[in-house]
Amino acid sequence: MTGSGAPVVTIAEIGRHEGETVVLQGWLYNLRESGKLLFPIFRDGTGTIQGVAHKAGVAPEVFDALKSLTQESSVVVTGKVRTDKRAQGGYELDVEQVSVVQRIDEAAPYPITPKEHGVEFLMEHRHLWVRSLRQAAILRIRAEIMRAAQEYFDSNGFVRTDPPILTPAACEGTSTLFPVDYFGDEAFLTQSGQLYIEATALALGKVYSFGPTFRAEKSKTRRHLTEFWMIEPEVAYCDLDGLLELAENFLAHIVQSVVRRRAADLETIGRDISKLRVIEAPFPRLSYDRAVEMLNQAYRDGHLENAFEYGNDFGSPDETWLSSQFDRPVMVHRYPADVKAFYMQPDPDNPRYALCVDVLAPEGYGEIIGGSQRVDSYELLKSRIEAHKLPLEAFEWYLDLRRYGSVPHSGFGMGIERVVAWVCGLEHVRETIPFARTLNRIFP
RNA sequence: UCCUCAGUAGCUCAAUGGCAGAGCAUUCGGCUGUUAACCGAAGGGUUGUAGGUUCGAGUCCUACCUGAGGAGCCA
Repeated sequence: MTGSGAPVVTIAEIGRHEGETVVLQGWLYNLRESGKLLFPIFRDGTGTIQGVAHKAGVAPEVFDALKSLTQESSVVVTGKVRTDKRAQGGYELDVEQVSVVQRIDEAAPYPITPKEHGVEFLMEHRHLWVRSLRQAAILRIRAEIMRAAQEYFDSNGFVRTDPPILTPAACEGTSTLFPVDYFGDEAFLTQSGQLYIEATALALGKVYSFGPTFRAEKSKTRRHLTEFWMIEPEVAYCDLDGLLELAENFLAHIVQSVVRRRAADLETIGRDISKLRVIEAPFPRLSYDRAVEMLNQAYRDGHLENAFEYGNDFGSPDETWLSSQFDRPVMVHRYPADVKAFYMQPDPDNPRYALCVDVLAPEGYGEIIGGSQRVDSYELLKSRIEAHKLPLEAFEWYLDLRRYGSVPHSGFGMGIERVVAWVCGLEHVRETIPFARTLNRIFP
């Protein structure tokens, strides 16, 4: 793309080329001018750098080309790297040559200006919004979270086994699935791979799945997407205690990887890194009963509007308040079995409780992980399926896992977008995924 | 599904029931260190849609559409 012989470099690594003439391939982020002095800011996907061009210091055609550049026009720039205290990244580029790849016509300027915009406008232009520094930083952090999550499992003896996305029936219920036509039969988009990876866990020992999941719930909140990514480990011969240890070590590894490898992006989005540095195992553990006591006390103290009724699952305000009481994720375990899924193992000490855990992120971010030890008894699982009025035929293969070499096993699911929202300190999960699918949006 | 709020220039927002406005963006002019640069000028409107009340509606009423926040449900 150059022909000049100067090396093509990225802005992220431009500090290694101080004093050299280099080539950048990117876009014009903004242009300021002051008389015969131009300050074009370039971005290339790895960062931004301010260019400088004096009218007297560059060829007239270079000056004119720069001066007429419009926002987001694509350009290949040749210039000399120089440290400058006045520049934001610490470096500036003295522009020598510029090759305009595509100049955006001012009659139809780039829609997203450096000024503020509303949510609807930005989501309608999400395909362009991702170019903004903040959104790009979030997407890099998301990628690091996904990478670190896989790294943790891959380096701890887990085998990735991906469950199907098209499924023949509901995993847990019937109300929240997207139906699709499967050659004349009704099929559904998966809402969890759990049942399938229970099968692969009994084949391979420690497994995980990672992929998109779908919920047709008409949820309109900052925590919900209809399509989101979930990573789910499942471990044979693992009980609830083992699962809790796995969850806290896993989460701590992810957060510390982001702190270590994406510090610049965290700074770009203004995240308080000190809140992330403390995320180390062990995490506080809280029984459902103890959590209820805390909620009741919070209600008496006026921190919650509604009294909590023992035996219910926690509502959003309850989770928000509980999680805000801790500086690291809190693991709430042993909920009443009645409010939890049919496949959860009852607590041998008190069968009214399920051996399950919800991990609530701090700072009010709510549930990011839900998991449990699974029922391993054939008879109990069968009676549970019947009690929940689920079609037994559809679960015969699942019951086979308890007919043939059943063992205690446990697993959890972690919603990637909620973790990204928490790690980045975002108001809404729609910014945590390149193209969010929400109740009212399936565009672009 | 329910509750609350919003919809005015490309964008972000003003406008007591009485002439439709500003900033940014765009165009033109000025400025040799700007930091969402600044200064001056110009162009830019079916006030979400359909009815209604009124001498007069962006403003009040009804319905609908679209979006946002929350509840429920969940990761």
